[in-house]
Amino acid sequence: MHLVPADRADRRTIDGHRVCDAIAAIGDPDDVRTWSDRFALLADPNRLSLLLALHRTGPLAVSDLAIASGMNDPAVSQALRLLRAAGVVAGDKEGRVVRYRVVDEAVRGLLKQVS
Amino acid sequence: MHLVPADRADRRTIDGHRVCDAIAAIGDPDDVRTWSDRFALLADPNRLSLLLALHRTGPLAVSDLAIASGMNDPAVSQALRLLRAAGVVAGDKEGRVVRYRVVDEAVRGLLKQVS
DNA sequence: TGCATAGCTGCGCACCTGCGCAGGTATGGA
DNA sequence: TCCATACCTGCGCAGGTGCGCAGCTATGCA
Repeated sequence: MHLVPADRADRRTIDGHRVCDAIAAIGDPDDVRTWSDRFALLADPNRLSLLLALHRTGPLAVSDLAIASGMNDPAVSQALRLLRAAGVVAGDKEGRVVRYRVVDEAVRGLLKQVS
Repeated sequence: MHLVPADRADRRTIDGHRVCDAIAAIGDPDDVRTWSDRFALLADPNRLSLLLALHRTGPLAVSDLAIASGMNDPAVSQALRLLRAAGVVAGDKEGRVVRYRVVDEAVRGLLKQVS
């Protein structure tokens, strides 16, 4: 197994065989990026609050999210826009009210781990 | 249940009863912060690569992590310093070599979810 | 029709973060 | 003792991020 790319094959290793294992463990950089992006969405206290509220109490309107989280509505709106663009939440419009819910299964799995 | 703080009790709600549920769902702000900080540590592709390598192949030296991840060693060192300060990893010094490993149980749980 | 409200958007500022570079410290072999 | 090496640290820059403010659109009620 020679997984070490040519541009760094000349560097000295400590445990040579384990380096290849580590490269295999890291896996596809695109997958790593996908997951780090996911984690980044949960890395803001306000966004995490919104997601926890949606995940644990079901669909909620923007105004109610603002009151519950203590944010003002532009901030909530912008956070939801980001989450919606990432495919994490979706909004159902009913008249003037838009109720959001969590639709991403991977993110739901992460939210379940938050005690 | 009147969980709405006084400073935002006058705002109009859409689904009044669900707001209290949402506040309860969000829970303690300090806990939310703790979790968002955890997620932030996994939100960088390089740090996540290091953690995946450590989690899936066991203890690794700094140099080997640098080769496996494609980072140069100051970057690895700084990332590990951050992770160590957060109590996520710990280093075992053996002569000139320091082998790091993941010691935070919550983070290990998150890493297991990364397919 | 007029108005209040739910939600969205653009802009700008303050703040943070990752990383490369240069250099420092400590360990072990010649 | 001298040197190579494994790792660490300070500094500075480029880039990104969150959010408040002001203002816009759209819906529903009187």
